[in-house]
Amino acid sequence: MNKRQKRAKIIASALRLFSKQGFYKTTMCDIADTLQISEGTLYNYFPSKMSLATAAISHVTGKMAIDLRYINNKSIPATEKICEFVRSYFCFIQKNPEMVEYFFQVYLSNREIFCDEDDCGFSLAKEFIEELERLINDGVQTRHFTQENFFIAFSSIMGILGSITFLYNEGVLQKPLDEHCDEIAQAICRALQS
Amino acid sequence: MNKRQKRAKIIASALRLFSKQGFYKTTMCDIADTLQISEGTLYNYFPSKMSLATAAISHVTGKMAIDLRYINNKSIPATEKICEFVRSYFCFIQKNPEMVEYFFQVYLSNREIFCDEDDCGFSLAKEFIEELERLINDGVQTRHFTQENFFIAFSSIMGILGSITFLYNEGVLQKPLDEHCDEIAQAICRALQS
Amino acid sequence: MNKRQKRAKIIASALRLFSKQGFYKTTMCDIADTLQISEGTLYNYFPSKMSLATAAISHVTGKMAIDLRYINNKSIPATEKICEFVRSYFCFIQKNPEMVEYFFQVYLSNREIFCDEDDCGFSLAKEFIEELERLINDGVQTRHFTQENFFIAFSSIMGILGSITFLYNEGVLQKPLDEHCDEIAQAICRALQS
Amino acid sequence: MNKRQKRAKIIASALRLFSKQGFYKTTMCDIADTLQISEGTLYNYFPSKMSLATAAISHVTGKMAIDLRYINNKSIPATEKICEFVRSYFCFIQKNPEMVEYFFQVYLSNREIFCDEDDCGFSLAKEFIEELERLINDGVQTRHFTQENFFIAFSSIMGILGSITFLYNEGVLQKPLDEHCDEIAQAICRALQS
DNA sequence: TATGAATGAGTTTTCATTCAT
DNA sequence: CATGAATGAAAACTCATTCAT
Repeated sequence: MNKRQKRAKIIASALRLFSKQGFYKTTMCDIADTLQISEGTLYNYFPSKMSLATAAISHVTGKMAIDLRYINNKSIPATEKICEFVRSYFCFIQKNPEMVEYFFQVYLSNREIFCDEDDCGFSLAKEFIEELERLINDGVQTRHFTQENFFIAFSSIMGILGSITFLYNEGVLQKPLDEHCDEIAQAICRALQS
Repeated sequence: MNKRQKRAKIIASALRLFSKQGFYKTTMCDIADTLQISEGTLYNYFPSKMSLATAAISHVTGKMAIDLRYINNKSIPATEKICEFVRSYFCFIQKNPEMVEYFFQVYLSNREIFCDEDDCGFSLAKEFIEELERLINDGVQTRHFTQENFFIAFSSIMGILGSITFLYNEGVLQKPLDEHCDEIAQAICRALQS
Repeated sequence: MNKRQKRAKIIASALRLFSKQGFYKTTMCDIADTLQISEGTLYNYFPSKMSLATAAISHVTGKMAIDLRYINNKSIPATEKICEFVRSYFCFIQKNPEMVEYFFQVYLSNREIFCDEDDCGFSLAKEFIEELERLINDGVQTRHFTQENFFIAFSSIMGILGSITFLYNEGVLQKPLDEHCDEIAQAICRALQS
Repeated sequence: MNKRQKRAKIIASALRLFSKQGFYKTTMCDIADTLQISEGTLYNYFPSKMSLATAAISHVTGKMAIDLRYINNKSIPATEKICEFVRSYFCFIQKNPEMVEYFFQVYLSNREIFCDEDDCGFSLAKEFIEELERLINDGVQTRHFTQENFFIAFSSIMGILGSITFLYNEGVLQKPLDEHCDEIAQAICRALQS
C-alpha cells in the first residue's frame, strides 16, 4: 500500500470515529487502534490531530462536490437538478453516513477546530460551495428560481437538507429517507421560487 | 445577590464562553475567571461542567419557547405567525447571539454532551419543540400549510433559520438581518405550501 | 443543649460516619448535614477535622476503659475476668458497632491521622491500655496466666478480639456473636497459659 | 527493562509509599517522583490509582500464599507447620515490612478502596486464605487442633500475628522479632487446642 | 453563636505529541 | 518507515477551612 492509499485509510477511520464520537472524544489512540497501527505511525502521515480533521473534511466536501458537479453539468432545468441533487444526497447519506455527519456535526459546528487566525476554515468546502453557487445561479439565470439572494437560496437548500439529516441521524424519521425525496425536493424548489 | 441570581449570572457567562469557544475548549477556569470567582465557587452552584451545560440549554430553549408561545397565542393566520416568529427570532439573535449559537452549535451538534443512557437529551428542548408543533399543526389545520409531514415542515422552518443563523454568525451576510426578514419568512411559508 | 452535650452529639455523628465510610471519605459537610447544622458551626466546636477524629477516639477508648475497669475491680480470678471482658466486649460491639469499627479500622489503621511529630497518638488509648495491663498483670501475679511477655499477652487478647470483630463486620460469622463468647474466651485463656 | 518488570517496580514503590503514608495520603505524584518517572507514564502501566492498589495487594497475598503453600506441603504435624509459618512470617516481615503493613493497614482496614458493588474485595487474598484453610483443616483432621470453628481458628492465628505486626511496626517490641517466634507459635497452638 | 458562601490548593486523570530504537 | 513508551501540560473536580453577616 502506498503513502497515498494509507493516508486514505487513515482518513476513513478518523472520519468514522470523529462522526460517531465527536472530535474531542476521539483520541489519536482510538484511531491508531482501529487501524491496528501505532500512534507514532499516524504522525508519519499527519503531523497533528487537527491536520487529520482538515484532511478529512477536504475529502468529504470533495466527494460531495463531485456528485454535484456531475449534476450541474447535465442539460436539465435547475429544478430538475435540485431533485437529482436531493436524490444523490440521500443516496450519499445512506452509503456514507459518517461523511455527512462529519460535515454537519464536526465541521460546521466546531468551527474552532478548523479556523486559525489566517483562515476561517471555509476554503475547505470551497469546491462544494462553488458548485452550489453554480446550481443557484443557473436557476436564477434561467428564471426557474426567483430567490435572488444567494444566502437565502443557500439556506433553503442546505438548511433543509441539514435539518433532515439531523433528524435522520437522531432516528426520528418514520419512513426511509428515499420516500421523502420528492417531497423535500419540492419544498426546496418552492422555497426558491416566489 | 441571591443564589438564584448568581446561578443566572453563571449560566450567562458559561453560555457566552461555550458559544464562542465551544464546550470542550471552554474550561471551568475560564468561566470562573470571567466571573471573577474561584473555581470552587462554581462547583457550589453546579455540580459538574455538564450540569452547567444542561442548565444553560434549558435556559435558552425556555426563552425561545416563551417568545414562540406568545406568537402562537395570537389570533392570526399561521403564515402571519411564521412572519412574526422570524422577526422575533431575528430580534432574539441580535440581542442574544450567544444563546442561539449555543443552541445550534453546542446543543444540536455535540449530542454526546447531553445524552446519557436514559435520556437522549431532547427533553431539554421539549417546551420549544412543542410550541413549534403547535404552530405547524395550526397551519395544517387551517389549510395555510399543505406540507403535512411534520419533519419536513420542521426542517423547512428550523433548517432555514439555522442555516441563516450560521451564515450570520460567520459574518458573511451582506445586509443586516432585519432586512432579510420578510424574504426569509416568505421562503419558509412557500416551503410549507404546495 | 449545652456546649458539652453538643460536642457529644457531634462526636457521635462523626463516629458513625467515619466508621461507615472511612475517615477520608467522610467530609465535614457529611457530618454537618447529618446533624442538620452548618459546617461553620462544626468549627465552633472542633477546630479541625483531625481534632474531631481525636476527640472521637478518646470517647471510644474511654468507654471501653470504663467497662474493663469495672471488671478489673471485681474479686474474681483473671480467667474469669477474661470471660467477662469478652462478654462485655461483644455486648459493646452489638450496641456500639461504630465505636469498635472506629477503633480498629480508623484509629489503629490510619496512624497518620493521629500521630504528629511530638505524639505517636497512643496516649489517646492510654486509659484502656492501662486497664488491659492491669488485667494481664493480675493474671500473671496470680499465676492464672503464664505468658509473661506483655506484648504477646496483649496480642492474644486484642488480636483475637480484633480479628473476630473484623469477621463480624464483614458479615461472615455464621452464628450470632454471643454464641461464640465462651469458645473465644477459652481460646484466649489458653493462649495466655502454658 | 520489560513491561512486566516495570510494573513490578511500580508496585514495589507504591507498596512502600502506601504502607508508610496510607493510601489516601499517597499521591500518584509521590509514586512517580519516587520512581523518577512522569505521572503520565504511571498511567501507561496502571489505569487508575485503585488498580495500582489492587495489583499491589494481589502481589502481597500472592507472596504470602507461596510461603504458606510451601509449608503446607511438608509432611510434618500441623503444630510444626504453625511454628514454621510463624518463623517464615516473621522472616517475611523483616524482609518486606511494607508488604505486611500494606496487607493489614491498607487492605484489611480500608475496605472501601477494594470493594465495589460486585466484589467484596476478598478475592484478592483468596489464594492466601485458602492455604490458611488447608493448614487449619489439616490440624483439625489430624487432631492436633481441637478448635473446630474455622473463624475462631483463623482469628487465633491471624489476629495474634496481626497484632504482633502492629506492635512491631509501632516499634514497641523490646526484643527482635525472631526471639518471640517460639513463644508466639506456642500461644497460637494453645489457642487452637482445648 | 450560627450560618453558608467563598476559597484555592491539591488530586486524579487524560492525551496529543515526541523520539529513541 | 514503524513502534510504543515517555512526557507534561492541562482539565475537572474535591474539600477543609475561613469569615463576613
